[in-house]
Amino acid sequence: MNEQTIPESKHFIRQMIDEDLRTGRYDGRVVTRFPPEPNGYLHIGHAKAICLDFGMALEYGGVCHLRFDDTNPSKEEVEYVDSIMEDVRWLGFDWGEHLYYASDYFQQMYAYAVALIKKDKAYVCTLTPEEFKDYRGVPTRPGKESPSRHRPVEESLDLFERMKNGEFEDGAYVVRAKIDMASPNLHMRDPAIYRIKKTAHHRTGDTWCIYPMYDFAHCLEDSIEGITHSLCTLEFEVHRPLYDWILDQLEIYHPQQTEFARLNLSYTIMSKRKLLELVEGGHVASWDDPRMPTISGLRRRGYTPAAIRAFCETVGITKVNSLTDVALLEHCLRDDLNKTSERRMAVLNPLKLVIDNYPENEEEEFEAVNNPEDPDAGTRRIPFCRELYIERDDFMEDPPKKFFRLAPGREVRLRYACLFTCTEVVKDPQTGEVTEVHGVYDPDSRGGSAPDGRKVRGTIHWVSARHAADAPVRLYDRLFTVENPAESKDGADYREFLNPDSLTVTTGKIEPALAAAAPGARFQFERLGYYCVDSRDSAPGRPVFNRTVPLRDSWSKNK
RNA sequence: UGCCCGAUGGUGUAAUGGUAGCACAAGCGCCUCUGGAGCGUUCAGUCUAGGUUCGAGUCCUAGUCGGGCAACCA
Repeated sequence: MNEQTIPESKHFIRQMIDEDLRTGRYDGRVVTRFPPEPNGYLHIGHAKAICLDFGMALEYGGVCHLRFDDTNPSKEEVEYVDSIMEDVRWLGFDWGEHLYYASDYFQQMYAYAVALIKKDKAYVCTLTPEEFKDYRGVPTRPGKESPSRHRPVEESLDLFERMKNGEFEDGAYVVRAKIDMASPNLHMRDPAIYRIKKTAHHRTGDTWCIYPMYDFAHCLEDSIEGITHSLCTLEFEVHRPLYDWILDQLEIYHPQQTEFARLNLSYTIMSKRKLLELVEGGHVASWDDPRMPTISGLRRRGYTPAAIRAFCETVGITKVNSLTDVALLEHCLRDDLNKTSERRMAVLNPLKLVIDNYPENEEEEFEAVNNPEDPDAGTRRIPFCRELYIERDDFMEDPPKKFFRLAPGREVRLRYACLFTCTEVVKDPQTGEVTEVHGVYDPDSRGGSAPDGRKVRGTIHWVSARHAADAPVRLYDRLFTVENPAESKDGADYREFLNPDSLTVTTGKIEPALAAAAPGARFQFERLGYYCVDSRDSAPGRPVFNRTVPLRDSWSKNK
């Protein structure tokens, strides 16, 4: 595997673990967890968390659990469970035998809730959801105590059991922790910890009709599994006092929750809800549409796990809300692809080139290097004949001074083949559009350079018209036209910023070697960019290409 | 208006009381059978005001600005 060497910074989480190891806080153990809720597909933001959770375990000789936080059956599905496991594996991480489900702990959680009630630290509350909200108060005003707050322990115990037995309808009762209705932290104002939900669960079926709330469940999951460092995103910061309170009341093993800033990427949205809307609204084809920031979308687009890992290490871990430039992601991608992708020639906007002094029925092959960055990648042979296709952009009838490509009277190198001089153009009499470029080649320059040592400034790519195959090529661009679609100043909906040109499809002329390319294979099309064979829409011998990312282009930039 | 968190070039980060560094982006140059890659180089930063200290990006106080929190979601 190609692993890039990113200088690892001693971010605050590494420092914390160093310190815990030094003081023997957890007897030298490092146990982390990645705890997704299976209610959607993983995206690049999750990749940051995955790299951190699994990365810290790997780095410190610990283990990282994959745990599905499946405490809300109305939103969760096995389809998501399967995709999450596939994506984590694809990113290169291994949870070994440590695969867990919060739902496996429902019995224990129930027992812990009973224990809390017995300690008079929780009670069954009768308030309706509306009353509940009203009694909670607002940040600047304390809440009011529920009349149920002083319900005798025995009565709460009885009601809780009957809740479990299905005697009540959804919403009739809720179990609440008994903390402090005047707390400045809303989450400490007697939060709900168990609710009635008569919904079948994707794993436990109809066994339960009560389900624990996140705040109650998560700390218990961590505690049960002996997690040492429970890493989560910043929005859970205000939940930490509750996490600590529950474990303290129950007097059980207590991991440390630590928060870091989630990833935001320019020209991208990261909310699962909005990504779902894009799929359901038909703005993209699916969760794995190559324009999606989902792991499955990036995979289909041609991203490599190594590039994503390098990116996650490069952005770092802090507590600062930030918006990372998508150009950094693309840099990490190109950096990896440059070293690992074999080169091929393809012409996406063809213009016919005729070599007038090359015999009509003759053909030959030239040898081309597969990857100049990797000598082990070897070489291949490319057929050549009198008629070729070149890129329309590589010819100008009336070129500006700094244009180094083909023009009337100009000599260029046909990559790996020979030197060629344009002598004439053929135009469509109607439109005036150039339809053919004619010229002569220098037979002594076979292979690419002239024996007299003369230099040419431009080298262009080509394919043999007689040998080339046609292939659909999908050119992807960013999905949104603005840096931060989720936050427009005038409250506009993010959908208003969808890029109408995020996908254009064309038919390319590809060198013969590409016709047999396997689904998922990645190539650099010389002078154009990185492309991969779509894993869904390609058929044997009939590849469909997705543009992963274009090459950097200093010519088009200074135009 | 309450509580919590944060603030270093355009962007993402490092410096843990002792020379503000790296990467991306942008610009320039060299090199090149990819206007790719590589190499070199330039531009550019500690939110404000006080304080502690021989010395503050770092510690303290106040302010400013930004983010988060009022699902029986996670």
